[in-house]
Amino acid sequence: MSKPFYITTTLPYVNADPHIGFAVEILQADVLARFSRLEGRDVFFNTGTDEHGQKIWDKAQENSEDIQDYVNRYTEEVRKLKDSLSLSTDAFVRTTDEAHQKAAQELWKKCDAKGDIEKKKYKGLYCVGCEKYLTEKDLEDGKCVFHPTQEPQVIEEENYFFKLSNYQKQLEEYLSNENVIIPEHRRQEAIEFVKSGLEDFSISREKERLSWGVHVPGDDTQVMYVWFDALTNYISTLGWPEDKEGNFKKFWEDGETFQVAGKDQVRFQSIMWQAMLMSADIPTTDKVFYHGFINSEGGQRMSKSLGNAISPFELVEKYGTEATRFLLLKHVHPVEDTDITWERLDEWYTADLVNGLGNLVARTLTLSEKYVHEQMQKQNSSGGMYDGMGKTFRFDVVLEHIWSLIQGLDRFITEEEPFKVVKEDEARGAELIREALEGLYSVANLLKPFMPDTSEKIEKAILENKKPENLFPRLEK
RNA sequence: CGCGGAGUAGAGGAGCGGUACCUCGAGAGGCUCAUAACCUCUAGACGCCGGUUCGAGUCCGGCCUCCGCAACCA
Repeated sequence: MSKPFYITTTLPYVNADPHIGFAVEILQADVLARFSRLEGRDVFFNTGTDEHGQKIWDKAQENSEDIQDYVNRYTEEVRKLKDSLSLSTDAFVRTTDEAHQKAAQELWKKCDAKGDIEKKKYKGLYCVGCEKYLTEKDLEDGKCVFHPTQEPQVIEEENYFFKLSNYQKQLEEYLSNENVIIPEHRRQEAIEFVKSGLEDFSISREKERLSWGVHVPGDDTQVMYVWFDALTNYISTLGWPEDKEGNFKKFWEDGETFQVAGKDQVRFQSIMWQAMLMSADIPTTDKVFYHGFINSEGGQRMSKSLGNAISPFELVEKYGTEATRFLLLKHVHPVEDTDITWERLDEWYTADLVNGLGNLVARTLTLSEKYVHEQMQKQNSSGGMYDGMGKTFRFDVVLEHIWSLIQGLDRFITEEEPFKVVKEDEARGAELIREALEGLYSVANLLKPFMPDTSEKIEKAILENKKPENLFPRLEK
């Protein structure tokens, strides 16, 4: 019997509406979750929202909105994705949940008890204009890009640091396992990063400067730095540390753990988070899968300000839930960046769904309704078509295979001409139609994790021998 | 010389030493069961410059362009 399967996305930061990139991430996770359930495994599928930190605080201030109202509002937007995209998530964790905050504090205590947390002075360049520390990206000629006339101040504050350097060796060992990161070149990246030497990182902020965060246990003057808090969600969602329902033991300790994240997350998910787990004597993550980014025409970053953003909700509105799932899984490269435009989406929708699947269902069922008189048997197999899925995670390739079956069925009907045969030899014609129908049934089965509703509709149509409504209506010109 | 990737027909992907493949789009035929759908055929490509080799998208060196990361933004 296969182990229980735990899968989680990263938690989107609630300083903007849900991004199409996150939609891709959660769809990839959803397919794997559904796929694993079909294999008979126990699955726990987690997502949620990351709600603390400077940026969110700033955003709420900007809108002069109560911070709690602000995060509630955006969290609702993320929640809506569940229905919009037909997600089969089992949990939705918010980093502002009380249980989560307690877990973050507990994890802190564990790391502290291990001797991996210490208070040190943090020295950084601070921009008075921005009222925040500057990162390398914010700097140009040693000045803040937004306030080039002001000289950045070197200021110091006392913060807690996590002794990442204590885990150099263990991390190298962890990363030496080739199963731990997909794709392989991201693993190389992680290995190189660790090899180049690890610095301890600050995991708290002075409350005076930023109060929107989880309180540091035993120190009223500090709050946790966002992602120490945020990363904890992967286990707090399972009920760690009390584990009253046993989910932590079942899924994290005894199960197989899988995280999905963006390609910019390697350092956080595969290094820092893993070191935190090591520190707390909790098993590390079995596998982290890093997807690419969605860009606009010419690899341009999608953003509201550029006016080229495409939101997941807009996609669903135009193409419907099932088609949106299909488009983002078939035409987005799982690990490389993908450019998306409305023109391309329209083209893919029409070619694959309207002319492809939708039309095949229509022509096949029209024939069978008329000439096939026996009941079709229920079918369950999905064959070896998924071989690539659990290994390479090439959702696009798996769908490509399914679409070649669709093409094959179209060809079969054209070449065998059951619609003609039936006029001379009805039995023989019906036989051919049945054959096509069986092929279509296999397609429906294979489609299950990708397009659950469509799969069901096709199955129902076949079993009832009744042509369904248009599955994918043609786009209006 | 900071680290790790990527550059293949109009578009998106495979191929990683031996006649360059698939999908969409375009053009030409065919069919009529079907959502003016479907089938067949055709045209069209390996970022640039060197090198290794009988033979290179495929290996090596250099260059150009793009993307993550470069540690307190997430």
